[in-house]
Amino acid sequence: MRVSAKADYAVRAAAELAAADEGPVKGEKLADAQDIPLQFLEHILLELKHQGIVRARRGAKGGYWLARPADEVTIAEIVRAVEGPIAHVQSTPPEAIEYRGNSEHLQEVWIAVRASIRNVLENVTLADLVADELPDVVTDLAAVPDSWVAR
Amino acid sequence: MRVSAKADYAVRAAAELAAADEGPVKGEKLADAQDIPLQFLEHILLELKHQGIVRARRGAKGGYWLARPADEVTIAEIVRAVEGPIAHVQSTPPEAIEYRGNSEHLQEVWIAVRASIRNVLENVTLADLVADELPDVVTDLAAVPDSWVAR
DNA sequence: GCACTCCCGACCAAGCAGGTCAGGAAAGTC
DNA sequence: GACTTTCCTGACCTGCTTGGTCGGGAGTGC
Repeated sequence: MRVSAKADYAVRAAAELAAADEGPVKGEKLADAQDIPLQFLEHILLELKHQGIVRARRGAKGGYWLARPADEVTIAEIVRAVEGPIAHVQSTPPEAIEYRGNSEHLQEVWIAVRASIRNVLENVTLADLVADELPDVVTDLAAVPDSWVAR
Repeated sequence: MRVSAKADYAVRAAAELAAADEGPVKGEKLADAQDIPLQFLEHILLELKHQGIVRARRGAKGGYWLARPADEVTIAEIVRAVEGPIAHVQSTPPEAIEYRGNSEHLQEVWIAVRASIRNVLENVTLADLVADELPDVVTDLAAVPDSWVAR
């Protein structure tokens, strides 16, 4: 139940792309802006490219840009692109597991966990993120002081 | 963003303990009931014991039992006992990360993710689980058909 | 004393995390 | 055509995690 550095980096780099006005942005600029190791970031951007989230051009004046408008790219997509499916249990999707005996209803719990994560990540777009116009589901949760305490 | 086999096993074993009427339950019985490799399960139960969630006695008539009533043990506790803190980012708690530039508000998103997971896992007790009396937050989410589709 | 059951450290194979390195291949500039 | 720039890609690396297994030790009950 953790978020990898890769996923965090991927979203941060994508946010920079979403905020870029015109034309391709160099990998180095993204790395500098978000303090990410350049060569590691290049691998991440390559994955995002393979998943059709960003596009790239080489050479002078080359760089990366979003394949779609920033308000059509959700955080969930980016996380999936680099981390794979969200909230799998034992590397299989929760709806595919058979629980028996007294743990029969554990399946519904894992399903609910996945759904609640999706409720957040699928409703935040890169445009929301850079404009600081996060959806209510996020601001409501973040407004509760208890959400900020470690446990 | 995945649930480990260990966490899944731990909750399933704990559910069996919650359902056991009286006296200690042998590790072997738990392993059989939930189809968990016995020796692996023993390590998991040991961790649960160290975290004060279960108790154990050795020898004939020995076994494991819950340290507290089943309605006072949440799934969140069990997951934390074997997996550590929920929804850390880059191995640090989201409230401790400093985001700059265009990813400034990513922190609130990760905080919201953590809060929404907690909303589920901290509100389901072992008693709820074995009695099939899951709280509304779970049943509401599990009632949406879309929650069950892979993505 | 003996069977039973938990306790616990050592080990293991595979994979992932979080990178680094070295070179190749397109694109633009002169 | 040469040269620079920038992305593309595979190989490699260290250390840790996952999901276990093995073997023996130590309480407990009869």
